[in-house]
Amino acid sequence: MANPRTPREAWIVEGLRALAAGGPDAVRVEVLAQSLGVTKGGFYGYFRNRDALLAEMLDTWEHAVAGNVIDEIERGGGDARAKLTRLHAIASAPGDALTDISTELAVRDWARRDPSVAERLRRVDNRRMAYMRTLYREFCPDEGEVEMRCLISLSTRIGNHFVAADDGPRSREEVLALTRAWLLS
Amino acid sequence: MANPRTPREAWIVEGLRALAAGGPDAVRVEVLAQSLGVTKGGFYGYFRNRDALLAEMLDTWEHAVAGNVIDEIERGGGDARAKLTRLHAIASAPGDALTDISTELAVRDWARRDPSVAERLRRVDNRRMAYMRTLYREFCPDEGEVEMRCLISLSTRIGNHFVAADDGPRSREEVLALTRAWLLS
DNA sequence: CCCTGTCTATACGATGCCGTATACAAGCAG
DNA sequence: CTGCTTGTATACGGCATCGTATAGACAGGG
Repeated sequence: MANPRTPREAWIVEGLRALAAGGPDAVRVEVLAQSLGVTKGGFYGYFRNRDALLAEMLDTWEHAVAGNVIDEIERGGGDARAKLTRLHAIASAPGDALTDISTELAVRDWARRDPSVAERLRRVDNRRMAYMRTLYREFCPDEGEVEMRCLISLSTRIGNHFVAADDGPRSREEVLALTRAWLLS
Repeated sequence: MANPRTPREAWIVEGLRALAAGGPDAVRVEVLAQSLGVTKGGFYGYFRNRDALLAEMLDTWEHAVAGNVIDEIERGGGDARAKLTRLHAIASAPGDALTDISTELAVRDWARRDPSVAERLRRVDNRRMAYMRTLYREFCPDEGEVEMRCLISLSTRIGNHFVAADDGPRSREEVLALTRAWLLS
């Protein structure tokens, strides 16, 4: 059959969607099947078991977020500040099931509990941090401050979604804009 | 029976421990019972069902983190910078099952998916943000920068635990110290 | 037009968990 | 000691899900 009715990738994407929506425990074979409009009949032709799907989901996610972002930003050219601006813009834009921030947050929480997930996340974060380091270094002479800005960049990207406070005197978006501006000063 | 063998509170504490370790889906009545060395026999004398336990866990958590921290810091006296220093110190110290950062992170992730949890977290965060605002205002004239520092304080507290990157040129603790120092400048 | 490989539907036993029912045990009051 | 209250153990039915087995459906090659 040349046209698989429910290709392997469909299970992975649906799995990542479920992961983003409800965490790893929400990734249930029979639930995914229902979401895809089929039964689980074909699932075990693609994957040995549920854990195999989880592993492939992580592979797919890691691969998707590893290369794309940095390449895309470098392709745009400009100086370090321009690239960081684009980085921040991409960071707050919604993506597909693979690159969505919601998926990333689910992976991060998962990583707190599963060492093998943490290992994958570590590779992703190391790559991002290394790239940000090169950018901040271009206009920030102090090594310590470079590290600080990298950590703040990543932390605010994550923390923003985990902080439930109502907006204070200024809107959240306004405060984030101020922060991004400060990071470039 | 004056001495309940497994008091109501034991179920709640064990539930919060399970929450911190594995998220809300890991809070299973029969698993908690096993951890407590009993069967679930007595559980349903205290709680109508599993959801009732989850609700009381959140009540307990909210109550525990709401009042204690601010009172404790105010009791110590000193100027705004001294209080913020203590706040940062408390934030990075390990706590019991109720006030541990791990529990807080689990609640935050849970809040992304459950509006009633988000509502509770919102109250906690609003209180913290309001308190931090008053402290930062004492030495930071610009309102926008006050908001920025509040958000960065909370974000780094949270983000630090969700970022898996290896230490770069400087250790994580060193970078956090630099950040805390900058927040007070 | 049929054959064959691939995907799918369905049925099944096993497991883990929920919530209820009921009987047992242990301390306290009379 | 007897009886009451309260926590516990155990058994049960129900449900969701896992992973397996097996038969049907459908498209492309002969």
